[in-house]
Amino acid sequence: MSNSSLKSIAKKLSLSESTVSRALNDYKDISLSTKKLVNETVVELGYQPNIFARRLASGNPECLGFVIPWRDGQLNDPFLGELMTGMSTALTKIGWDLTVLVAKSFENEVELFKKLSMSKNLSGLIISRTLRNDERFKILKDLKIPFVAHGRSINCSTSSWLDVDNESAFFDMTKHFISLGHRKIAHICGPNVYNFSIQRIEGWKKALMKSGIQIKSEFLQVADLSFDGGKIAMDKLLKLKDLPTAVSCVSDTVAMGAMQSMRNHNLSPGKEISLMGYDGLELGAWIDPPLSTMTQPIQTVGKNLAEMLVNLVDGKKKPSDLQKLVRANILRRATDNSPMTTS
Amino acid sequence: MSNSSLKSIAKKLSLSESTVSRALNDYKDISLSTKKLVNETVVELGYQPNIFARRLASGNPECLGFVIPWRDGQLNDPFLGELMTGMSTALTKIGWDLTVLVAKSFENEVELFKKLSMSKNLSGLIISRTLRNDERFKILKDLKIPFVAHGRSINCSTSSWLDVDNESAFFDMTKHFISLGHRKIAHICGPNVYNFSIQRIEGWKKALMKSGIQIKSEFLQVADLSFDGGKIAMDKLLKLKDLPTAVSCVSDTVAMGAMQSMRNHNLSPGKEISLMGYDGLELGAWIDPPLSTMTQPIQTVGKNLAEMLVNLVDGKKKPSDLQKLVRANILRRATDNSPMTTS
DNA sequence: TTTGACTCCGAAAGCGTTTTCGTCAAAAAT
DNA sequence: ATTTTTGACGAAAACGCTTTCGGAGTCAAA
Repeated sequence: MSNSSLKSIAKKLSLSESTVSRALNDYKDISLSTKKLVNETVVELGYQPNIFARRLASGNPECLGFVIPWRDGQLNDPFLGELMTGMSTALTKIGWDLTVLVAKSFENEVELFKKLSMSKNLSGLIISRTLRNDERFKILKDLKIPFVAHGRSINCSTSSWLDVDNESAFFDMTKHFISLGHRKIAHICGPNVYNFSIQRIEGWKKALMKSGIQIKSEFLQVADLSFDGGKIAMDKLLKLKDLPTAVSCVSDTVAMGAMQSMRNHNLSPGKEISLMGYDGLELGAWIDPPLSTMTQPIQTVGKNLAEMLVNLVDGKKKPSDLQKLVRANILRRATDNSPMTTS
Repeated sequence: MSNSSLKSIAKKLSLSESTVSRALNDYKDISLSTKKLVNETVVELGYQPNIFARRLASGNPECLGFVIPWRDGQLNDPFLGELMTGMSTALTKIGWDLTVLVAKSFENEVELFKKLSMSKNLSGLIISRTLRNDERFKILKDLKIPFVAHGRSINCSTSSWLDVDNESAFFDMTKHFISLGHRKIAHICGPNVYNFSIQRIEGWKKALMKSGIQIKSEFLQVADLSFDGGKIAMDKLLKLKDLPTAVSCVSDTVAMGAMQSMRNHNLSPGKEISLMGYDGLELGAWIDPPLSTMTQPIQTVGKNLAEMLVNLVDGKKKPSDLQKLVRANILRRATDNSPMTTS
């Protein structure tokens, strides 16, 4: 049963434990024939290595940590499950584990990092919710903890990260509005502590410029990344004498707040004013009218994050060689339409 | 730095490693004075035990697994993050870890269990999304894997579980409708493979009976646990000659589908027909009108689940002694009102 | 025949804890 | 004064694996 160890396999095959171990770890000084033998008896006995013994002996924890993005007692990441599913599936494939960590504040998180750097319990870390100027990059580098970030930062050129191409996404979104005939396109952006806020603004701007549309500063409203934030921002937009005909929102949540604001002003989203969110939240399809948005393949992202970190830990790659940009795709539902001719 | 081990502490204090170890583990054959000394040098040197060595030697993985409820390629648990945060905080307090597992199908999950029972990598398991007749209870018991379930099942009397008091919740919800003046109260329930579906129906029924309201079978509609499911169920309800004035929905998602259906029939949720959801999804506040619902303290639930399992693993309690019911609370937003007098 | 290279494997020393058992002095009981 | 008990600690064997090193055997080249 569970009492199958290296020893039992060795005894059964009249080999030494070390040979069996090296056979399993695919050392090149073991003949193919014995490797085959060993592998056969492994399945026969249902052998499962004791990972703690292995990790103790090898010094490799074979275990990745994911820092749950928890801030201000608020946690609103509908993707968390899918992201972690992606990570976990990638890791179980190679026998590694994924353990979760929570940091309730920035200080708490730094403290966590320090502890981790002492107790070498984790091979590496995956962090998310990166800020525009995220100190964690430097801290982790100084502590020599291998990590990959979900999202970029100003000072991430020598680190490993995976991010959505925010600029392209909002470039595409804005272009899409333009192709629908819109000229007056506003953007509700997020707080500029987040790097993606800046990038998304950039995408919006570039699309307008490329089409020769002048950028009006009052068409750019910054909002908290929340329902209320979106509502307030749209309220301001609706106070303008010259209203936009389309609004690109930094997130679905914000877009839903914006829709609320429109309803309060007796405007129908997708009619007088088109709008799009970003994130591809499923619940966007549940409201009336269903919210157009942009999606990214979250699960693949999780898988990639894990694989990148493994490569980093194994020393196969340098951090700066592990940087990846994924693209988001437009998901049309009902709030992106051509402008009303009457306007 | 990180090279502080038991040995370094022992050397510094001229003690043996074993004494230091036992001092740290609070053995009673160590004098208080040396315990104090040891603890002081521990903080001085910033000692962090090597958990792999400890786990290997002690035979206790000190590590709990959480099976991510993944089914049919669908994962829609907005609570996942909060739940896991609760678990993780409870565990880090005692130096244990939380690792996540994903099972993409039932067979996959059973296979996972079997592997786990051989390789003693995990001290125990937390499972969720329990079915009315959930085979996992028996399987895990047979494999002698300690576990606690988030949610009950038919055959869970000898197991450890934590669940919301679904019956009370829907009893309360229905009573609430009644106190608002409603008499014609329908219920959209979930598929009866889920235990909570049955329990929620029960709560609804009992409240009606207690108030002497006759239960009309056409007022009970079963729906898939999805937006579309809710929409379809409400469509059926609206075909009735004698319409209900209130509808209690098995989940917020379903309730939102029901709202969609009402809009399609030119009815305003909370006006002609009141309705309530269940889960306390934040997004329920983002729609128009905001959805009334019921909430539970998810993070506390996560914490409890972890603590229960630890007690189970430590052998301090029997599974049947670890069963806990938590209550859900009404969260009034805008869709629960008194019936219209005209009707 | 010697030398060298190459292939394959075993011996053994770790990895850093825990835990059992034995020891020895001092305190308590006889 | 002798025995028994108690308190406090050290020695040492695990736990199950990895990894380095060396050695035996084979084969071809010198």
